[in-house]
Amino acid sequence: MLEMSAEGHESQMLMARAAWLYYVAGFNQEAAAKRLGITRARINKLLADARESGLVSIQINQAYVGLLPVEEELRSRYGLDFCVCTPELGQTDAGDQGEAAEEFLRGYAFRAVGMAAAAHLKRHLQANRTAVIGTGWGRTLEQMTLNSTGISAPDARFISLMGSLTANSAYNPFEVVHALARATGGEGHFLPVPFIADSAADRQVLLAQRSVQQALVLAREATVAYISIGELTETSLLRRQEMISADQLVSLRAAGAVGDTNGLFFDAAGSPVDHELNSRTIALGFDDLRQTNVIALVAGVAKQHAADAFLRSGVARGLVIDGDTALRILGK
Amino acid sequence: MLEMSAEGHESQMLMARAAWLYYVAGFNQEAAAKRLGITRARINKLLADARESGLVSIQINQAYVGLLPVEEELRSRYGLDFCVCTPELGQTDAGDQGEAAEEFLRGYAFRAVGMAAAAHLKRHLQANRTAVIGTGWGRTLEQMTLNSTGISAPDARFISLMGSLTANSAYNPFEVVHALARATGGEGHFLPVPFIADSAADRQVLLAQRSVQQALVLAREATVAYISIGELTETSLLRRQEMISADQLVSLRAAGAVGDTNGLFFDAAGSPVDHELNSRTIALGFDDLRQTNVIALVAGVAKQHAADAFLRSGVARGLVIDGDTALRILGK
DNA sequence: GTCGGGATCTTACAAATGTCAAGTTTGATT
DNA sequence: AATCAAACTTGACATTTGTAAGATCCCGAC
Repeated sequence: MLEMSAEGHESQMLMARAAWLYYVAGFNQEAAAKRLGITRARINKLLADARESGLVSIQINQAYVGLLPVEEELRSRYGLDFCVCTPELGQTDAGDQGEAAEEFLRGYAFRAVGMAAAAHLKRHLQANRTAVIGTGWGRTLEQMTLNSTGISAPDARFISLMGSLTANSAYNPFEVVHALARATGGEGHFLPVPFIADSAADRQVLLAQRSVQQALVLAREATVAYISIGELTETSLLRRQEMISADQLVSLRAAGAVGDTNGLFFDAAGSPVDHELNSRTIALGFDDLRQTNVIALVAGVAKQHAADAFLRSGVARGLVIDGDTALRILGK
Repeated sequence: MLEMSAEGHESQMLMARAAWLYYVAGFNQEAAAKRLGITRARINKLLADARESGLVSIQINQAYVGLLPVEEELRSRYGLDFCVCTPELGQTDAGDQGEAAEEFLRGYAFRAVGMAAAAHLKRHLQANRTAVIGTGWGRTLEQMTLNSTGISAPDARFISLMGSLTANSAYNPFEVVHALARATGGEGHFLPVPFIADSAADRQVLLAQRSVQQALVLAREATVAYISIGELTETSLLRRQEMISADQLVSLRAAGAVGDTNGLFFDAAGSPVDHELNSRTIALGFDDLRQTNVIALVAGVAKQHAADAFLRSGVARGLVIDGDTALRILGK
């Protein structure tokens, strides 16, 4: 049930050996296959899996590939300490307007922002051996974990700022913290409760648990917190995961909500909306976040309005965003 | 004259952008070419250059791919603190006995050992922020520098343990130290004198220089030293670089020499031979090295006997070696 | 101005890689 | 022992990548 990562050292080892032969020794896939006594097709898949799972990571050592002027404009507009902006792609090709291009851009954005966030995390950990890292959830955070391999930080602690999903996806807060802790050698801590309680009363009960209180104390001590912004549409991750129903989405929008972060819904001015869901979410609230060094991660043009709204709240001190969304926010 | 690295930010930037589009954004070379307005052939070359120059580095995050039993045997045989052994390739393919296979293995060995050494360096720097790293020269060290990108160590110092070549190759001690310093953000220091002085008397004059003395003081403080072993044949790097003449090679062998490290020639027992060249070499001597945490780097089966001899000297405390050479040393 | 020389482009082709459908093995389940 | 599903192999194919040869272009040296 714990998926891929736990499924066995066997294939881990094979992936590593294949990757070694291919990337280090310079074998081609056919030679590597012969060497390991398996088929080329399998080598091919192993290599793909190895990259996907972050076992082999490719890093570009370059001071700058981002969009300096755009970063500066966003920084000053929202009063941020810093802003990192990945390169923009614009339309990928003349022909394809639709689905495919959208989907492609989306995937690119997660990876790009995740990678940039991982670089930021790396710097933070190097400057601060005993850092306490707060994290959110989502595909951007997942990508961040995949690009955090090779960072060593045995004295760091990672703490989820929110409860867990029920489904065990790779972008579950639990998995995010776990992956980061494993990658860096640090400690992982969780909020051992659901993301959204069944009622406000239940929330109180859950919050009162001693283990939850302990986790929240640690969460408030975070030296940096990486949280991602969610949009509020039928195609958003919250909906796909069925964390909220279609009806709830409608009522949230009616209450003025335009997006969420860690399950807290906010309006166009970045203020939490008055909606019963907000009284059931278990996560560090805006007031706590304001005391924290919050880095907002924004990936994908669908989040344009939600990101703009959240940034207006003044909660974020830093921003990592993909170029395309950044340009749209600035109306360019 | 200063080659590639200095030739311009122009192509650096282009390489980085191409690498970004290809590796991060997931464009294929054709799409990336269109995006940057250049031909696919150029993208292809840019990407190859980017990998070659270490601008993009590929890392495999795996605890172990080496040869545990072989490492243990080498470790105990030579009384080492540790031994790392890269995977062996054996004969690459049934058909090709000759040149091509040899050459291939050779290139593989440099890369593999360089990469493993870089990993060791990384660990050392993480455990020891103010480390002083002594280095030798050669193709293995060059590969080590290429795989050291992305390590941050602003308080570390790198010091060459020997004088410079006259030609400015990428494996010149000067270049090795420079590359490491640049990659990690640390300080680079050199012995600003030739590798081999024209006479023993000249050597004394050069050694007496204040700047040389200062450098040697630092070199003796090294917390770890990475030096590579050279074989003593017509095809060795020393000969190819014309650091020694064919006649000198013959007389060295006559004096019992089987290899060198940093230009110091030793016999089958690992003791420095009595030869005039050894009185002209400017490098940290065996006595100083014995006070230092010396890691020997051995890449390539040609170095089998030289490596065995050097290890007998007891100067080395650690060993990084490619699997094929390791197996031959053990007679397997 | 003009004469190299090097880098880039164009074009074409060879090699390597990614992918798929269909058959086979393997091992767990019943 | 029979059955099933997952993982793997086989063989074939489409796409992508690597590379070479000649044509051009650009730039500095003379």
